[in-house]
Amino acid sequence: MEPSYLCADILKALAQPIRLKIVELLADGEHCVCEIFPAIAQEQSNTSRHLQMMLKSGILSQRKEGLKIYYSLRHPEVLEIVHLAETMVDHETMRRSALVKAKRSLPLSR
Amino acid sequence: MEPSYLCADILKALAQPIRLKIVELLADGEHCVCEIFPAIAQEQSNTSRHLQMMLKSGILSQRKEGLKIYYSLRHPEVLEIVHLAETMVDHETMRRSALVKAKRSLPLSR
DNA sequence: CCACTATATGATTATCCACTCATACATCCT
DNA sequence: AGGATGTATGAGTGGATAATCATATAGTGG
Repeated sequence: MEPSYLCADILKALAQPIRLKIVELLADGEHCVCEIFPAIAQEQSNTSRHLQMMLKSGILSQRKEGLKIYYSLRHPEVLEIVHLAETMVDHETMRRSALVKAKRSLPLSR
Repeated sequence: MEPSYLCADILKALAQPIRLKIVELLADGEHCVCEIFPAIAQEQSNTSRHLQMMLKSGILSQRKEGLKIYYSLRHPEVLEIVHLAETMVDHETMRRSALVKAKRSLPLSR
């Protein structure tokens, strides 16, 4: 019940490529499982497990309509987090390519 | 090399209670391993592994000074991400306690 | 009731993670 | 050089995670 564990659980729910794709898919609103799993090219069962995992960690919510179950993002913060992480990836990518370039002219520097 | 993998790696580097503690410790500036591992009550070797992991994922940087190696946060976005996750934990905690309260007066609702 | 569709879950497997202990490596001091 | 300190890493272990296949559950329509 310690806060750092809960916080880590939320981040863990986002720290997986397939789950990130699901989050990006849900960025424009709710979708049901039968829409999600073809869109991310995964098996239905695997998709369902990832959705359950995110639901339990509190970042998704569920809405049932007939046979279908629609999932959606519960907190706008999730998208902000993903966006910040993408910003960091961009910075890192630029930094690394700059390092490679620098190494070509100034070998053995760190 | 796909972007969603890199993004997931960054989030994975934050999605662990001990690493979150390290990040919070580094929020006020650089610290060396010998300061960090007693502060988070972990073995030196385990602490070092977590630091290496975060270094490789790109969220930390290293500075050597004599025997000591000082680690620091490379991107301010990391703190923003942790802060957003904490905000979500607060919202979830409030929601859940509200649900419990509601259940006591209106049992069997969802 | 039966067939059909949508979703969840048990069981299994392979892989990854966190941790520990011991040890190596690097740097400093005398 | 030798001892002390700070950090990293190899090897081993137990436990978590992700994926798959098969099956169960639940709602829908004939």
